[in-house]
Amino acid sequence: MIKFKNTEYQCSMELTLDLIGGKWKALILWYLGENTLRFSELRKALPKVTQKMLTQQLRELEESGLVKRFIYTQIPPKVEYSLTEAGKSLLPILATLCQWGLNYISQLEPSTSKHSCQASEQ
Amino acid sequence: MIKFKNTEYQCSMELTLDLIGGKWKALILWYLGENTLRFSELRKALPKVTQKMLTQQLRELEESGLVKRFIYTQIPPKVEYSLTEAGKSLLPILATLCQWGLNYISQLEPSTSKHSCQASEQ
DNA sequence: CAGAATCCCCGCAGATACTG
DNA sequence: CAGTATCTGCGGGGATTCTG
Repeated sequence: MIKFKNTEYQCSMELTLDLIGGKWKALILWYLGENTLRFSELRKALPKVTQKMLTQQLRELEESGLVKRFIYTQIPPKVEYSLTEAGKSLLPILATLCQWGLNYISQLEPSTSKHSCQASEQ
Repeated sequence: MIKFKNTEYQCSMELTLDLIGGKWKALILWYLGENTLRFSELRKALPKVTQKMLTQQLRELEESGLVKRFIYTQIPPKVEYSLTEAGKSLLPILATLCQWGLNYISQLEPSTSKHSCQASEQ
Protein backbone atom coordinates (compact mmCIF):
# COMPACT_ATOMS: atom_id res chain seq x y z
CA MET A 1 0.00 0.00 0.00
CA ILE A 2 1.41 3.34 -1.05
CA LYS A 3 0.29 6.75 0.05
CA PHE A 4 1.08 9.71 -2.15
CA LYS A 5 -0.56 13.12 -2.36
CA ASN A 6 -3.61 12.09 -0.37
CA THR A 7 -4.20 9.10 -2.59
CA GLU A 8 -3.79 5.48 -1.69
CA TYR A 9 -2.41 3.05 -4.21
CA GLN A 10 -2.38 -0.67 -3.69
CA CYS A 11 0.43 -0.98 -6.19
CA SER A 12 3.01 1.35 -7.60
CA MET A 13 1.66 0.62 -11.04
CA GLU A 14 -1.42 2.59 -10.11
CA LEU A 15 0.75 5.45 -9.04
CA THR A 16 2.69 5.35 -12.27
CA LEU A 17 -0.51 5.36 -14.28
CA ASP A 18 -1.70 8.38 -12.35
CA LEU A 19 1.46 10.16 -13.39
CA ILE A 20 1.67 9.23 -17.05
CA GLY A 21 -1.59 7.42 -17.73
CA GLY A 22 -3.50 10.52 -18.70
CA LYS A 23 -5.08 10.59 -22.10
CA TRP A 24 -2.11 12.22 -23.81
CA LYS A 25 0.67 12.29 -21.26
CA ALA A 26 2.82 9.46 -22.50
CA LEU A 27 2.58 10.85 -26.00
CA ILE A 28 3.57 14.33 -24.88
CA LEU A 29 6.55 13.00 -22.95
CA TRP A 30 7.55 10.93 -25.93
CA TYR A 31 7.37 13.78 -28.39
CA LEU A 32 9.22 16.09 -26.08
CA GLY A 33 12.01 13.59 -25.77
CA GLU A 34 15.32 15.32 -25.44
CA ASN A 35 14.02 18.40 -27.18
CA THR A 36 12.91 21.77 -25.97
CA LEU A 37 9.74 22.72 -27.76
CA ARG A 38 7.57 25.76 -27.82
CA PHE A 39 3.88 25.39 -27.18
CA SER A 40 3.08 25.93 -30.83
CA GLU A 41 5.62 23.32 -31.85
CA LEU A 42 4.02 20.81 -29.53
CA ARG A 43 0.66 21.61 -31.04
CA LYS A 44 2.00 20.95 -34.50
CA ALA A 45 3.59 17.72 -33.35
CA LEU A 46 0.34 16.56 -31.76
CA PRO A 47 -2.41 17.76 -34.05
CA LYS A 48 -4.94 15.39 -32.52
CA VAL A 49 -4.66 17.04 -29.15
CA THR A 50 -6.69 20.17 -28.70
CA GLN A 51 -5.01 23.19 -27.22
CA LYS A 52 -7.06 22.94 -24.08
CA MET A 53 -6.09 19.35 -23.49
CA LEU A 54 -2.48 20.02 -24.29
CA THR A 55 -2.32 22.85 -21.78
CA GLN A 56 -4.08 20.79 -19.18
CA GLN A 57 -1.92 17.74 -19.54
CA LEU A 58 1.23 19.84 -19.58
CA ARG A 59 0.19 21.46 -16.31
CA GLU A 60 -0.31 18.10 -14.70
CA LEU A 61 3.00 16.81 -16.00
CA GLU A 62 4.64 19.95 -14.70
CA GLU A 63 3.06 19.49 -11.29
CA SER A 64 4.31 15.93 -11.24
CA GLY A 65 7.79 17.21 -11.90
CA LEU A 66 8.17 15.47 -15.23
CA VAL A 67 8.08 18.54 -17.42
CA LYS A 68 9.78 21.90 -17.11
CA ARG A 69 8.15 25.09 -18.26
CA PHE A 70 10.26 28.05 -19.13
CA ILE A 71 8.54 31.36 -19.73
CA TYR A 72 10.16 34.16 -21.68
CA THR A 73 8.68 37.35 -20.33
CA GLN A 74 8.17 39.12 -23.58
CA ILE A 75 5.52 40.09 -26.05
CA PRO A 76 4.43 38.10 -27.90
CA PRO A 77 4.77 35.40 -25.26
CA LYS A 78 7.11 32.50 -25.67
CA VAL A 79 7.02 29.38 -23.54
CA GLU A 80 9.28 26.40 -23.87
CA TYR A 81 8.73 22.92 -22.56
CA SER A 82 11.25 20.24 -21.87
CA LEU A 83 11.58 17.14 -19.75
CA THR A 84 13.04 17.18 -16.28
CA GLU A 85 15.54 14.55 -15.28
CA ALA A 86 12.69 12.50 -13.89
CA GLY A 87 10.87 12.86 -17.17
CA LYS A 88 13.92 11.89 -19.18
CA SER A 89 14.32 8.79 -17.06
CA LEU A 90 11.09 7.61 -18.62
CA LEU A 91 12.32 7.87 -22.19
CA PRO A 92 14.03 4.48 -22.32
CA ILE A 93 10.86 2.81 -21.10
CA LEU A 94 8.74 4.69 -23.60
CA ALA A 95 11.16 3.73 -26.34
CA THR A 96 10.73 0.11 -25.36
CA LEU A 97 6.97 0.49 -25.47
CA CYS A 98 7.22 2.07 -28.87
CA GLN A 99 9.34 -0.76 -30.10
CA TRP A 100 6.95 -3.25 -28.59
CA GLY A 101 4.17 -1.72 -30.69
CA LEU A 102 6.24 -2.20 -33.81
CA ASN A 103 6.88 -5.82 -32.96
CA TYR A 104 3.21 -6.28 -32.27
CA ILE A 105 2.09 -5.26 -35.74
CA SER A 106 4.92 -7.03 -37.47
CA GLN A 107 3.72 -10.24 -35.85
CA LEU A 108 0.20 -9.75 -37.14
CA GLU A 109 1.13 -8.69 -40.64
CA PRO A 110 4.59 -9.99 -41.40
CA SER A 111 4.33 -8.62 -44.93
CA THR A 112 4.07 -4.85 -44.60
CA SER A 113 6.37 -4.34 -41.69
CA LYS A 114 8.48 -1.39 -42.67
CA HIS A 115 7.56 1.23 -40.14
CA SER A 116 9.61 3.67 -38.16
CA CYS A 117 9.77 4.45 -34.50
CA GLN A 118 11.10 7.87 -33.76
CA ALA A 119 9.67 10.78 -31.91
CA SER A 120 12.22 13.49 -31.80
CA GLU A 121 13.53 14.88 -34.99
CA GLN A 122 13.43 18.56 -35.76
CA MET B 1 2.85 6.77 -40.68
CA ILE B 2 1.30 3.48 -39.64
CA LYS B 3 -1.99 2.04 -40.68
CA PHE B 4 -3.66 -0.53 -38.50
CA LYS B 5 -7.29 -1.59 -38.26
CA ASN B 6 -8.58 1.36 -40.22
CA THR B 7 -6.73 3.80 -38.03
CA GLU B 8 -3.78 5.92 -38.93
CA TYR B 9 -1.03 6.49 -36.44
CA GLN B 10 1.76 8.94 -36.98
CA CYS B 11 3.89 7.05 -34.50
CA SER B 12 3.91 3.57 -33.09
CA MET B 13 3.58 5.06 -29.65
CA GLU B 14 0.04 6.04 -30.54
CA LEU B 15 -0.66 2.51 -31.61
CA THR B 16 0.75 1.13 -28.40
CA LEU B 17 -1.38 3.50 -26.36
CA ASP B 18 -4.44 2.39 -28.27
CA LEU B 19 -3.64 -1.17 -27.26
CA ILE B 20 -2.78 -0.71 -23.61
CA GLY B 21 -3.59 2.92 -22.89
CA GLY B 22 -7.17 2.27 -21.90
CA LYS B 23 -8.23 3.38 -18.49
CA TRP B 24 -7.48 0.06 -16.80
CA LYS B 25 -5.69 -2.04 -19.37
CA ALA B 26 -2.14 -1.75 -18.16
CA LEU B 27 -3.33 -2.52 -14.65
CA ILE B 28 -5.26 -5.57 -15.77
CA LEU B 29 -2.31 -6.88 -17.73
CA TRP B 30 -0.07 -6.27 -14.77
CA TYR B 31 -2.30 -8.05 -12.29
CA LEU B 32 -2.79 -10.95 -14.61
CA GLY B 33 0.93 -11.36 -14.97
CA GLU B 34 1.88 -14.98 -15.33
CA ASN B 35 -1.29 -16.08 -13.59
CA THR B 36 -4.53 -17.51 -14.77
CA LEU B 37 -7.34 -15.80 -12.96
CA ARG B 38 -11.06 -16.23 -12.87
CA PHE B 39 -13.24 -13.24 -13.47
CA SER B 40 -14.16 -13.02 -9.81
CA GLU B 41 -10.52 -13.14 -8.83
CA LEU B 42 -9.74 -10.26 -11.12
CA ARG B 43 -12.57 -8.31 -9.58
CA LYS B 44 -11.17 -8.86 -6.13
CA ALA B 45 -7.71 -7.88 -7.30
CA LEU B 46 -9.03 -4.68 -8.85
CA PRO B 47 -11.75 -3.44 -6.52
CA LYS B 48 -11.71 0.04 -8.02
CA VAL B 49 -12.75 -1.25 -11.41
CA THR B 50 -16.44 -1.84 -11.82
CA GLN B 51 -17.53 -5.14 -13.26
CA LYS B 52 -18.80 -3.47 -16.39
CA MET B 53 -15.51 -1.73 -17.04
CA LEU B 54 -13.55 -4.85 -16.28
CA THR B 55 -15.54 -6.88 -18.78
CA GLN B 56 -15.24 -4.17 -21.38
CA GLN B 57 -11.51 -3.71 -21.04
CA LEU B 58 -10.97 -7.46 -21.03
CA ARG B 59 -12.88 -7.75 -24.28
CA GLU B 60 -10.73 -5.13 -25.89
CA LEU B 61 -7.56 -6.74 -24.63
CA GLU B 62 -8.80 -10.03 -25.94
CA GLU B 63 -9.55 -8.53 -29.33
CA SER B 64 -6.05 -7.10 -29.42
CA GLY B 65 -4.69 -10.55 -28.79
CA LEU B 66 -3.10 -9.69 -25.48
CA VAL B 67 -5.44 -11.68 -23.26
CA LYS B 68 -6.80 -15.19 -23.59
CA ARG B 69 -10.26 -16.11 -22.43
CA PHE B 70 -11.04 -19.69 -21.59
CA ILE B 71 -14.65 -20.63 -20.96
CA TYR B 72 -15.63 -23.73 -19.06
CA THR B 73 -19.01 -24.72 -20.39
CA GLN B 74 -20.63 -25.56 -17.13
CA ILE B 75 -23.10 -24.26 -14.64
CA PRO B 76 -22.33 -22.14 -12.77
CA PRO B 77 -20.11 -20.57 -15.41
CA LYS B 78 -16.38 -20.38 -15.02
CA VAL B 79 -14.13 -18.22 -17.13
CA GLU B 80 -10.42 -17.88 -16.82
CA TYR B 81 -8.22 -15.12 -18.12
CA SER B 82 -4.54 -15.21 -18.86
CA LEU B 83 -2.04 -13.38 -20.98
CA THR B 84 -1.12 -14.48 -24.46
CA GLU B 85 2.50 -14.56 -25.49
CA ALA B 86 2.10 -11.06 -26.86
CA GLY B 87 0.66 -9.98 -23.54
CA LYS B 88 3.43 -11.62 -21.58
CA SER B 89 5.99 -9.85 -23.70
CA LEU B 90 4.73 -6.65 -22.12
CA LEU B 91 5.38 -7.74 -18.57
CA PRO B 92 9.06 -6.76 -18.45
CA ILE B 93 8.16 -3.29 -19.64
CA LEU B 94 5.36 -2.97 -17.13
CA ALA B 95 7.71 -4.14 -14.42
CA THR B 96 10.11 -1.38 -15.39
CA LEU B 97 7.32 1.15 -15.26
CA CYS B 98 6.33 -0.11 -11.86
CA GLN B 99 9.87 0.22 -10.64
CA TRP B 100 10.08 3.66 -12.14
CA GLY B 101 7.12 4.72 -10.04
CA LEU B 102 8.88 3.50 -6.93
CA ASN B 103 11.99 5.44 -7.80
CA TYR B 104 9.88 8.49 -8.47
CA ILE B 105 8.41 8.64 -4.98
CA SER B 106 11.65 7.71 -3.29
CA GLN B 107 13.21 10.74 -4.94
CA LEU B 108 10.53 13.05 -3.61
CA GLU B 109 10.35 11.66 -0.11
CA PRO B 110 13.63 9.91 0.63
CA SER B 111 12.44 9.24 4.17
CA THR B 112 9.47 6.91 3.86
CA SER B 113 10.61 4.83 0.94
CA LYS B 114 9.79 1.31 1.96
CA HIS B 115 7.23 0.20 -0.56
CA SER B 116 6.80 -2.93 -2.55
CA CYS B 117 6.29 -3.60 -6.22
CA GLN B 118 4.64 -6.89 -6.95
CA ALA B 119 1.53 -7.76 -8.83
CA SER B 120 1.26 -11.46 -8.99
CA GLU B 121 1.11 -13.50 -5.87
CA GLN B 122 -1.66 -15.96 -5.25
C1' DC C 1 1.81 33.49 -29.13
C1' DA C 2 0.21 31.13 -25.21
C1' DG C 3 -3.11 30.72 -22.67
C1' DA C 4 -7.69 31.49 -19.77
C1' DA C 5 -12.60 31.45 -19.86
C1' DT C 6 -17.05 29.99 -21.35
C1' DC C 7 -20.48 27.16 -23.28
C1' DC C 8 -22.19 22.84 -24.13
C1' DC C 9 -22.57 18.13 -25.94
C1' DC C 10 -22.03 13.33 -25.76
C1' DG C 11 -20.22 9.30 -24.31
C1' DC C 12 -17.81 7.18 -20.35
C1' DA C 13 -18.89 4.88 -16.68
C1' DG C 14 -21.81 3.97 -12.46
C1' DA C 15 -25.99 1.66 -10.59
C1' DT C 16 -29.33 -1.62 -11.02
C1' DA C 17 -31.83 -5.44 -12.82
C1' DC C 18 -31.97 -9.54 -15.43
C1' DT C 19 -30.19 -14.23 -17.66
C1' DG C 20 -27.98 -18.76 -19.03
C1' DC D 1 -20.76 -17.20 -11.58
C1' DA D 2 -20.02 -14.34 -15.35
C1' DG D 3 -21.74 -11.93 -17.67
C1' DT D 4 -25.43 -8.83 -20.72
C1' DA D 5 -29.02 -4.98 -20.93
C1' DT D 6 -30.87 -0.66 -19.80
C1' DC D 7 -31.11 3.77 -17.82
C1' DT D 8 -28.95 7.77 -16.30
C1' DG D 9 -25.70 11.45 -14.71
C1' DC D 10 -21.94 14.11 -14.91
C1' DG D 11 -17.81 15.56 -16.31
C1' DG D 12 -14.19 14.98 -19.89
C1' DG D 13 -13.16 17.33 -23.51
C1' DG D 14 -14.36 19.88 -28.04
C1' DA D 15 -15.28 24.48 -30.22
C1' DT D 16 -15.11 29.07 -29.80
C1' DT D 17 -14.04 33.53 -27.93
C1' DC D 18 -11.30 36.70 -25.36
C1' DT D 19 -6.80 38.66 -23.28
C1' DG D 20 -1.95 40.22 -21.93
